[in-house]
Amino acid sequence: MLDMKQKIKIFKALGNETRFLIFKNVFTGGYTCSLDKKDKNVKVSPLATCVSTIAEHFDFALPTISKHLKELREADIITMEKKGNKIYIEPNIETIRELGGCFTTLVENFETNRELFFGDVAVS
Amino acid sequence: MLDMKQKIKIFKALGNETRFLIFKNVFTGGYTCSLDKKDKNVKVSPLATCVSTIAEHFDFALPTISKHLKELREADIITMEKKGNKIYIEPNIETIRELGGCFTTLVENFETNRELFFGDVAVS
DNA sequence: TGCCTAATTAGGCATTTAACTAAATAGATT
DNA sequence: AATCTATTTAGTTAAATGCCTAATTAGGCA
Repeated sequence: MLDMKQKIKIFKALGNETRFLIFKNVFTGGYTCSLDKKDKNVKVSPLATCVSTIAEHFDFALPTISKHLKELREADIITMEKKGNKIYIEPNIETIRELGGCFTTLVENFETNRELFFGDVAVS
Repeated sequence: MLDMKQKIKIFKALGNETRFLIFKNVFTGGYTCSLDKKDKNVKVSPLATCVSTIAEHFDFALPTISKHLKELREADIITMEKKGNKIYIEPNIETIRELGGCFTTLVENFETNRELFFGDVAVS
């Protein structure tokens, strides 16, 4: 279960446009590392991207992207795995699923409490 | 539907411990305005709280809490309705429900895409 | 060994944020 | 009208954030 500190970290991480877009890129950016595509000898991983590939999509310097990725990783919503001198990045589905579940539970509990209090369904 | 700017606003709003706790308080704090409890002539609303009631639970000055509430309202995750000289505050369930749905959809789409790509279920 | 490549760390700078106190606004009450 | 209550606005300050460039680390490869 995600504790409060962890949730706040996730919200903070996603509450910045650049990081939100990086996260989106990791999630939906095709899951390929352009460095691997350039190198015919390397089998392309369809699941992972890497730091400089992500940076290609943004107008910020590489260290800036690197720092943002670190924050997303510390929030545990992406994973970064080093293979050779590259770092392969994937979304952390489990954390996202949990977070979605938290919101769903929150809404359900609210409605249940409301029902218990009023003895009928929620009114607008 | 929540657009990107709106989602980022929500994450930013909840990505601060004080605002997160205020939000929690609005959601689960008993839904009562202590000012109404003190005044025998006023019927207690079991659903709403107000700015100074929330401020009672924190060690920050009232204007600080007021400013945080404004940010939560601008993120559309709480509502603030003026009645007399008080402002009644409630969680905005609809926005929270939508946000939860976004995460759920994100996870589902990811898994569907993965399945389409690999022709079978997700692997770890 | 020496040079690429990929990524992080360090240090600096401008902007934003989060807090405060004091003052202003708006609605109630006397 | 004068005052009290609830809240916001204004202005200040310290700390955090987000960006940059330059330097460093770490892993291949000639």
